[in-house]
Amino acid sequence: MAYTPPGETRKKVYEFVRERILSGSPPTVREVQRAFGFRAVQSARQHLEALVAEGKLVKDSGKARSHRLPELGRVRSSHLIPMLGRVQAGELATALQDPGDYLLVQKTRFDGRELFALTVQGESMLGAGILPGDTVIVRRQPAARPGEIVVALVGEEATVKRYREEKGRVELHPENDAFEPIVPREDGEPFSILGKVIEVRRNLE
Amino acid sequence: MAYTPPGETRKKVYEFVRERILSGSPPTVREVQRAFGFRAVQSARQHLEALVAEGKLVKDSGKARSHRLPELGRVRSSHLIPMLGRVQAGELATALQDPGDYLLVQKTRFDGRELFALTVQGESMLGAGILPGDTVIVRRQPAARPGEIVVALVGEEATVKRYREEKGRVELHPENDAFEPIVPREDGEPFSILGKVIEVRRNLE
DNA sequence: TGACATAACAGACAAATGTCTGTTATTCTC
DNA sequence: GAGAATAACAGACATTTGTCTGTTATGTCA
Repeated sequence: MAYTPPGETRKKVYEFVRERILSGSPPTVREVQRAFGFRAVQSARQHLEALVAEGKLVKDSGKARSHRLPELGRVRSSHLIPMLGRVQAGELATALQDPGDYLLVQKTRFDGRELFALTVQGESMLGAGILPGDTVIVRRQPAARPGEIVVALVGEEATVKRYREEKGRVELHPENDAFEPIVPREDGEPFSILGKVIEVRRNLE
Repeated sequence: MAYTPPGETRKKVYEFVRERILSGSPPTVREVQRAFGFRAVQSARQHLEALVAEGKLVKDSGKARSHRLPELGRVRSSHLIPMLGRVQAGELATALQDPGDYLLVQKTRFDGRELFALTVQGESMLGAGILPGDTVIVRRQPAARPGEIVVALVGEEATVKRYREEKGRVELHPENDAFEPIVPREDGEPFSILGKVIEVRRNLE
């Protein structure tokens, strides 16, 4: 590769490596070499070492494909979480094993295992700014605190509602006057909290 | 490692590898070996090969750390985009240069350079399910089509509104009865479309 | 011009990693 | 108990990948 102005190629190497890391395949030194047409491995290596020295990358010495983005609090670690379609009773475990799609999230406080995503079906949460088609990201937990928005399994389907406790009784409140609160029955109809909604996303493209 | 019932260890190996892939560090064969206490590399390898044969994993033969989840091919194009706070007139270029934070998005159709994120300030878009504090992801473009939600610079501040054209005239409509449509004045008050809102995100933690 | 810094090159070695051949152990079924 | 299927082991080899030493080219600046 011909001589380039100082810093120019370095920046491109950084962008290349960053993209590769974010896309799940950190490159080897020689892959960087090939990507830029360097005739020597060392050329790629110098750039990578410089980037590590600058703090723009971190590396586990000796390991293959071990370049990572430093977790400076801003660029957090990312997880791919399973994205489910309609969830029916009893299917959750299965659906989590073999999801149709994945969603990329950046959450430091949680393990990828605890999170999943769900597409909202009805209009019952319009008042909370949750529209049909929105994607909710859910942290799995068996209980919730009043006021939190949860995903619950009532009867056969998963539903998104606001969790409340009235007179010591659990209630799931919609945020839309056209819907009625759900009061879990005592007659044994399946009822369980799947988790708490920690993020809402809406695509407008 | 002692003999285990057929399929049992296989499942655990799959879960281990899956976690590692999702967290961005696909394991080497020997890392799997160590993780399970196998005394032979081949033990780990047999499980991995079987998982590939079952279609639960895919692998690039000969490459290091090349196990992937099969469904992941398409999902994984992600970008870090600059996240801006309040945007004032003329500041956009500067703010994009030195953003306070970054947001991770997965958009295949766009280059990371064309996107930025913004925190919504007021309640004028409540009706569209956009609440104060929500983050909007914006694709930079100088124009929009009627019906699209845009970020526009009106006077000194950036604002999120729905773009409309009434009688050949541009109007920016809030979705909240308490607010009035904005009609760009002819008197030279700065007005420009910064871009189109392509995604809305809300954190509920 | 000459010292200096950075970029790029050349060729090799060492470590990590993937792959291979063959063997033994455990469980199930007939 | 014999045979089949799966799990686990042993030890090696081949390839990939990281690392090293030294050299040449290009641009900057006093």
